[in-house]
Formats: sequence, C-alpha cells, structure tokens
Amino acid sequence: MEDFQTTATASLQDGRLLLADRATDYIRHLIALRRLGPGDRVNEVDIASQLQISRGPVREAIRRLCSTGLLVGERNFGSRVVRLDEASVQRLYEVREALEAMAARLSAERMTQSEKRALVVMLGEHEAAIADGSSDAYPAGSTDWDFHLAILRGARNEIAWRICGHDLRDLISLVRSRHGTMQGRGKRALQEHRRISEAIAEGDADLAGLLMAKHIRASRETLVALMRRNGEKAGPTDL
Amino acid sequence: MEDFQTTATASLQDGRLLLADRATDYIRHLIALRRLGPGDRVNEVDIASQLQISRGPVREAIRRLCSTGLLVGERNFGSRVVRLDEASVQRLYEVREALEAMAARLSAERMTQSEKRALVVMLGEHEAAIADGSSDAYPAGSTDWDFHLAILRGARNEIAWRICGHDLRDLISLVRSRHGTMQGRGKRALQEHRRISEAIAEGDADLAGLLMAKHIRASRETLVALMRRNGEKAGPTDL
DNA sequence: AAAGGCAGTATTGTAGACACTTTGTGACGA
DNA sequence: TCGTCACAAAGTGTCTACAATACTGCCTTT
Repeated sequence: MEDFQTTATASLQDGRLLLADRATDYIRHLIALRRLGPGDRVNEVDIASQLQISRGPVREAIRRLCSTGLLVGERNFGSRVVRLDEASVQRLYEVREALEAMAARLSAERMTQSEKRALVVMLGEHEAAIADGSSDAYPAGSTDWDFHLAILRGARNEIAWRICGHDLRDLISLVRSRHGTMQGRGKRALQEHRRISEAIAEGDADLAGLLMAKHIRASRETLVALMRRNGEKAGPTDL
Repeated sequence: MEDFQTTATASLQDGRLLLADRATDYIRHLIALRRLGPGDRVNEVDIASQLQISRGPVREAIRRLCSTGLLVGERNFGSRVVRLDEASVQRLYEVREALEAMAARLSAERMTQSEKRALVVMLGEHEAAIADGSSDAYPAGSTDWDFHLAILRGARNEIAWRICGHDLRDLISLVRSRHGTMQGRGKRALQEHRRISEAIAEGDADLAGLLMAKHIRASRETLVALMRRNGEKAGPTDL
C-alpha cells in the first residue's frame, strides 16, 4: 500500500482523520488509479488488510460510497464498482444540467464582485494553459472542474454543492477516465466557459443558466458519442 | 418500543430486513412522531438498547441518515437531528425546483400513455378528496407527494428519483411537520397540479417544466412565510 | 469571586470473533 | 448428459469488549 493524499470528505481539519475517512479515500484512490474498475468487487477484508485496520471502518467507507452511487451493494453478497452504460450517463448529465444551470443562475445573483473577478482570472489561466499545451483537450486534471466548482460554490447552496461537487463528481470522473478526456472539445468548452462567466459577471442570471445548460448538454453529447465509439460491452449495468 | 411499519429503503422484499434497515426506519419513525426534534442528539447506545440490537447496525443507520442530511454528525461527539432555518429551506426548495422541473420536462417526453392517464386519474381522486374534506389543506398524509413522486418516476431518472424521492423528502417532511401543512394552499396547489398534468399529458415538455418550477416556487414561498410567522428561534443551524 | 486545571463520566471509534447467507463445486441419480 | 442435492468456501452481518476522545462538575488557585 503506497501513500495517497486524502482529499477527504473529512469532517476534520487537522491530520487526525477517522479511519473510515482514510478508507473512503483509499477506495476512491484505487478506482482513480484504475486498480479497481467498473464491475470489480470490493472486498471488506481485502481493503482492511491493505490498510491494516479492522473491517468496521472499511465497512463504513463502503456504505458511504454506496450512498453516493460510486459503489453498488447487494445484501449478503458485497459491493462492486458501479457499471455505467450510455443511458446511465445520460441520466447523470440530466441531473447535472438541471443543478448546475440553477447554480449558474444563482451565482449571477449571489457572487460577490471579487468572486466574479476571480472567476474571470481563473478563465484567463485556463486559456493560457490551453495555449501552451499542444493538446486540444482541457488542461490536465481538475481544471475543468475548478470552473464548475467555483460556480457551484458561488451559488451558496450547500445541497447542490454536495450533490454535484461530491457525489456526481466521482461518477463522472469514473466514466471519463474510461472513455478519454473529451479531446477535441477543449477550446470549444473554454469558449463556453468564458461566455458563462461573462453572463455571471454581468449579473444576467437567466442567460448564465441557459448557457450553462447548453454547455453541459454539449459536453454530454460528446461523452456519449465517445462511449458509443469505444463500444459498450453491453453487460449488465447498475443504476 | 412499539411496533412501526418499515417503509424501508430496504434492499429486500421479504420480511428479513437487515438490522441497519430497521434502525434507519426506526430513527425516521422517531422523528416523524416528534419523539425526536431538530437539534436533539441521537445516541447510538440508546437506539441500540431500544431496538435490542448492538451498536453496529445503529451506527450504520445513523451514518446513512447523515449522508441524506436528516442528521448531522460531529466527530467524536455524535449526531443530532438537523436544524433547518429559513435560508436552508430556501436552498432545499431551490434544488427541488431545479430537479422536479427537469423531471416534469422528461415525464412529458417519456411517460407512457397509460402512465399519463393514471396521473390524471390520481388528480381526480385528489380533487374528490379535497371536495369531501372540509379542510382546505391537501388531503392528509402523502397524497401531495404522490403526485410529485409519480412525475419523478415518469422521468426515468434514478438519480433524480433518489435525491428528491428519498433524501430531500425526509428533510421537507421534517420542516413541514413543524410548521403546519400548507393550509390555505390546498386548492391552489391542486389547480397547479392539474395544469402540470395536462401539459405532461399533451407532451408539452417545456410548459410542464415551467409550470412545475412555478408550482414549487409558490410552495416554497408559502412555507417560508409560515416559518417566519411561527418565528425562528434563531438558534444555530446546520446545513 | 473568577479563572484555570483536574479528575470522572458519557459517548463515540476501533478491533476481533462468531454466526449466518450466498455461491460454487462435485458427487450422485435419472 | 443433465438436473439435483449436499457440502465446502468465501464473504458479509452482528455482537462484545476495549481504546480514545470530548464533555461535566468540582476543586484549587489567584
């Protein structure tokens, strides 16, 4: 078991994490590293021995991830990493579209001036990054998310924040990491981001919401097309 | 400990529920019966001894309810029933508005003809019930929810279903049970329901979405006004 | 009298063992 | 050859006990 940074959900600032938090992050870590893939079983005893802790915290971690949808559990049998087919991804993005469009509307109304400025600055950095890199994909890692998360935060809605920023995020990362990273849409996406940020900065709530909805719809279509190309194995799917 | 029916989240049809499922329902039951109110602490040992089971399943139940937002937990301290102030309810209804408006749009497109007919029939029953009863409030219990749940189900979106139909539902029931049941808006709400169902039956997605958003917004305003009248104790609030 | 430290208590966090359920396998019979 | 039954193995469900932590009240000290 190697080191891994905890991005925790954790309820605590100082270093003393609950074992259940560490276990949660560890499982997410395994999935992100593709050591666990869709359909793979997650064994309580295995995880526990890998982390050298008892089954209790591991069990708690697994149930927590089940409740976010990243794992699916069956009674007296165990849990597996969720398998998402094309239809599931559609539904995922439907929810994202509804929630983030709302967040964009609210951000236009509720963000402070400095927050709006920060949003524009962030976009400038992204544009610089994409100009540097030869790739047409959005710059590596979480920068695409940064934009969306900033808007979610600006909406001042804890519930939407938790749903989109935590639960759905895991699911989307999962499917994205399996189907390529939206290459070819990087510049396009950035352009859409800029328009959204302008609408927010101007306080035009309705426009911001509309643009965000459109943006996510386009993103969904790209992703679904990608999945279709990569070919669904058409196995049984959860969710 | 008296009997209580389990409406479980349960993963199983037959009578053999997991103890954690029973514990989950039991805690919800206590809250619904107002034996537990906002801010009250939920003690693992107490619940365990009341159900005559060990702390493990109770702990799991509590964590589950924490993840839905009905309870809030602090490390090494325990959990309490969530305290919702006016702002929290606003945010709750913002999410509901976004998600259920989406559900209404999708229902207009995805419901089968027989589902649409059933929706209209249901409304007829509600109208009969409200005509019978002298009260102006929506007929007792869950009939208002029935309408909303039918639409959620018709949208064919498991994720939205889980969020609105399970998690948010508990939270909204909590605040509603503390602030009266929307008296005075019964007929009005029913009228709005009818218009929504007509839009869905006609397959007019956009109209259905718009009407649903408006419906929920009105519902929110009534509820918030009610809360304001009942007077917030302005204590610390979670969420 | 007020503030700070010190035990004692209550409650959560973790571990390990046992019980039950499900799944897979192999023998047996039709 | 196929179906069925019994048995073994793996894994989850649950319990009890112990450890660690945060709160409470009292006592001491200034």
